[in-house]
Amino acid sequence: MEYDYSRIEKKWQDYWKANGSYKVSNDAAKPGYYVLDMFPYPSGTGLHVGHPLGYIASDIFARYKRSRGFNVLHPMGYDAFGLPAEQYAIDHGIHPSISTQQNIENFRKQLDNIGFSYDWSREVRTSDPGFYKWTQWIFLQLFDSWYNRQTKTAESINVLIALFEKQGNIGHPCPGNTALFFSASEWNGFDETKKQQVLMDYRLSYCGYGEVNWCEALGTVLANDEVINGLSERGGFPVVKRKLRQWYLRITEYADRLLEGLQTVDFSDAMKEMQANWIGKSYGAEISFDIHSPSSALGTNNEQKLTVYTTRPDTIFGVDFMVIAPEHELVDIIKSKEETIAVDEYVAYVNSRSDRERMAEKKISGCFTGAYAINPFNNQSIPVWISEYVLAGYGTGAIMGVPCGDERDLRFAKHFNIPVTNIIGAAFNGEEANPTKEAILENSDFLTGMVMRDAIDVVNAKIEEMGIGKKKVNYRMRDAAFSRQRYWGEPFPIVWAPDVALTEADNSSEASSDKSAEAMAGMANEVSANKELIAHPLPVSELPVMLPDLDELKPGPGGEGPLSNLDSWKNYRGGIREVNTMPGYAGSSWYFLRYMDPHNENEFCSRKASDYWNQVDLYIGGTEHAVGHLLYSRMWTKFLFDLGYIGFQEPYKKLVNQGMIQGSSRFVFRLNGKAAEKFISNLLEVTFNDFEFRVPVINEKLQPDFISEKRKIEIEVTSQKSIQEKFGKRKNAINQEYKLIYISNEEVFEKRQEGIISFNAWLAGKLHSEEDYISPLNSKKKNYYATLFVVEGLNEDCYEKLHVDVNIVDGIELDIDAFKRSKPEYANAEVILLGDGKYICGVEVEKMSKSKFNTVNPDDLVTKYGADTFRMYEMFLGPIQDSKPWDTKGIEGVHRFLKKLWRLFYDDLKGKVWNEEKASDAELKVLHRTIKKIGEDNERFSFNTGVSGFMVCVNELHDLKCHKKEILQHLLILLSPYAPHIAEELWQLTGNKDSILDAPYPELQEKYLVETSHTYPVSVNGKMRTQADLSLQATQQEVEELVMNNPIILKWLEGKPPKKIIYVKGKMINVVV
RNA sequence: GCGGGUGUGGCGAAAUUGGUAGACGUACCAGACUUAGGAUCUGGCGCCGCGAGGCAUGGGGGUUCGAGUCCCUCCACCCGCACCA
Repeated sequence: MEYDYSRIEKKWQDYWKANGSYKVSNDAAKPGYYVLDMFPYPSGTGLHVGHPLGYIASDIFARYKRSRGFNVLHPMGYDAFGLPAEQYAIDHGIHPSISTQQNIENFRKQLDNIGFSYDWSREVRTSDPGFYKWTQWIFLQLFDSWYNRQTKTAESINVLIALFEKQGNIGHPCPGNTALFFSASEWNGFDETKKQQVLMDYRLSYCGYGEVNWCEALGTVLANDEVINGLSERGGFPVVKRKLRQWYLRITEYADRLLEGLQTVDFSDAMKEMQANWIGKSYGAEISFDIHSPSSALGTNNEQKLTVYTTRPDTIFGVDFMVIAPEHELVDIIKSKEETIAVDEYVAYVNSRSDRERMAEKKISGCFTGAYAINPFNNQSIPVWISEYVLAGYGTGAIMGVPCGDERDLRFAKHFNIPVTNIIGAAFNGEEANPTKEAILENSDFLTGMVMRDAIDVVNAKIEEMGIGKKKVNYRMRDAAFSRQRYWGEPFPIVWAPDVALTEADNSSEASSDKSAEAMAGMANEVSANKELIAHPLPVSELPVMLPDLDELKPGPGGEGPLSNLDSWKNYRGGIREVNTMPGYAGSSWYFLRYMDPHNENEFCSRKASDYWNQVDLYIGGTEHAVGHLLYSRMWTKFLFDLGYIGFQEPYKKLVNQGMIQGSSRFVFRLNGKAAEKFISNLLEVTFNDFEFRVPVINEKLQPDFISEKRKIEIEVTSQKSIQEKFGKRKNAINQEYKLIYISNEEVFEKRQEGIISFNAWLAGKLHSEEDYISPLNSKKKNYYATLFVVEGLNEDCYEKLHVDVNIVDGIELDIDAFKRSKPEYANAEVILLGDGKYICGVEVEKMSKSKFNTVNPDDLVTKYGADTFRMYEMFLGPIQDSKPWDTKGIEGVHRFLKKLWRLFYDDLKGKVWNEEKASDAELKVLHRTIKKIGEDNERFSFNTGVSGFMVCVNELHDLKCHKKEILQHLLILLSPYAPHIAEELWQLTGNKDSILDAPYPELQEKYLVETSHTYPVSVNGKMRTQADLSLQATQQEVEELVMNNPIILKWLEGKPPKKIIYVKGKMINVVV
């Protein structure tokens, strides 16, 4: 009986499905354990081998935990809303709901192939109204809440209103408008519109005007984490700053708690660091300066102050200039008459530059405003400049320039010839700024002689005393843009209307209003411009606000989203619906809670369910969500905790980041037109004896004559093991690096240089100059010596490098027939082959993506080797956290292992070989060693060594010729999380009626592992010289006697007496001479 | 520039607390069984050396009886942030 994986895997997948083997109950007596994968966005390209890496790891862990007696929640779903889905839909002319459905079906089929233990009855999709009803509900809770900084918790907005009515906003400064203060009577005198405007500036989800990241190509606003180097994360389109009406999440109110919470979770240091950086907490001071600019709009008025934020108030006497952001509101007020033209020109210049340009060329620019700030401590006049290196959005948008302590300030001062004041004496050399806090202050009046670090508090006390400033904590993080001008997302449950209540809800589909369509259209345009309209939240009873069908996904007028084209939907209850939709991260911010109680129609998740399951015990996913999804979901969790809906503050107890599986791309090279001749005439060719290489090229127009002109290059093998031997028999040798001795054409054998060449890179035509061939020899690990004659004249103009589908390349050798079939234009390509008749492709590691033709579909591997092999191989590749290029090379080894396991039970010739004999001590030892090893490896997510542990076990049982059920059964239980199908099959074949899933986990019995003796390494001066079998009971004295009688040790002692004999029980013996 | 990480055979990698470096797997070599082998089994395999032995965990230095592991320093690569005052 053979190991017929395809039959077995089908059989058990059907069995599990039919028996609901993975259905999880919320009412188990067993303790709960929650293992979660970051749910995928169901892309049109399906799964590639990189996706399941984390899924397999979590599946193994979930199965393992189940096996150890936990009630394990292990769900899966789809992050189906969002920009990419919509973009895909537009590109393919399919409605996103349909393409999403198709993509999900495809994903599901691929996932099912791999045999995961998901409880699919709990599947969630963020685009499902039953799900997004609650996304909208949580949004409404955010809208209806503010953050009380005194109690450090979110509270109902009604609490705030009550406070305002009694005491105004004293004690609760407005986060959206720091300059806003009002008394109780002022509040009570506000009209409803004004009140709502004020409240909006407190709400945790709010609508406001602000600079946003506008992406023209995508036609939408993006959150900061969706913009990378000035380009959109999706598609890489340019992003510009624009002032727009947007919804925001007031995540900044949670900055401190998000930072503190990091200490309570088990994330990697890198991950915590990234989040802490993103939050960017800094301690400093705000200091206000008087401004002197008589010819400006300010005149002689000295009411207007310039407030800067600095982390280094101690450097106040080193301030040589002020810089304010070009967007700063003071610019127009303080610019002097003389400088007005220059300032306006500079501001216009800055506005003309995109973020991308600003980042790409960080050149120093700026402009003097003509105004002066007055240093309050010595009354010196400090020129005020504007420059784009000061960001409007951080701190106060204004800084004090201290060139001796800050590199950027120094560059600025030098560029504009501003004299530099030195306040740290020898610590500043005039050339480089020194940001130290340890120097002793000079030239600093009452601070002179103090260590800078200590002076900080002194200055802070002084400015507070003088009433010109105060200590201030600042955050880099900004509020998160929460609206998108797109269709495929959750509609906002918000209707804009003037200061009147909405009309009654009309449940008939044609919600008519008493206003004319024309009037409504006018109002719609005003939503973005008219601040008089009030955002009315829809009542919970009207949720979900369904996303209406829309045939054409074109943007609406005035930068609005597609929904604004749909008047019948937009006009609602005497107002205008919010036509933006929520961003992709809305649903993913809370989805993990829905899995706990997925069918609850009355709550997003019952408190009972969330109390039972509690936090996600193990969350596995990629690092790319470090500052996006993870921060948002942490914030939502804290918010829901504040409101008492859940009982924990952090969503994820432990986070494991799986590494990225990179693609290993393959290339062919096509010669271009005239350049071909030059290229061919300079062809590289390697000859050693009768073995020959040539740069492989492909060109449908290539004439055979060109080839005859190729030049010869010799490789002279100088090592004892000849390269020829290696090359002749090992095709993979080409892929390796060799140490070469380079000899230039002219001075053969005279000018020798040593270097390293990557044969593959060379063959790929990546190298064109002498320098490229020869890199400095910095390692001794290369062992092959050869002589290389290099031709000149190779360059990129000669050829085109084309990706070729890795699936038609065997290792690095191209399947030429398949290649010609792959594209019509290749059908008649002439392929120039190597001496051995092979076409060797170029190789490069890149991101795995369809466009690079380097994706490998797990389905193909499952078909060829089975899901169990595939699962184990993905784990065997290396530590789960490491990124690595995909390589199918080693999969055979894992497959062989499973076949070898099978043969412990069934032999191809003899049939059944397993038996019921009693196990020997040696066999039990092998088993229990494995129980120990696998348990430890599972607990520390070391699945690669786990797989190796199974291999060792099977090898040892094979060597012992052990076919005993008593041993093998336990092994199967250990193995079942890794290779569930074969484990079930063999479990059943050895006479078990029930599924292996609930078989009792084998208990480790230490007694089988107890050793009575140990083979000790015996070293002399730390160098291992021999071994000695010793009882573990041996005393120091016994050891010394034995060692001093050991002939090998005596030889190494050369008659000298040992100074000391170190004996570590169970480890080693070392003789020190 | 700042922060985090990595560096070990031809390759993927082990070494969990400072204690026999290279487990396991590939690739390769030799052999067995075979009509055959992309099946299976046996043996070999860090490098240099005929050997004794020497040298080896990116380079250099240190602590220690003993260092891949700890400390200092330099180098290379990867990831994240990037004018955040």
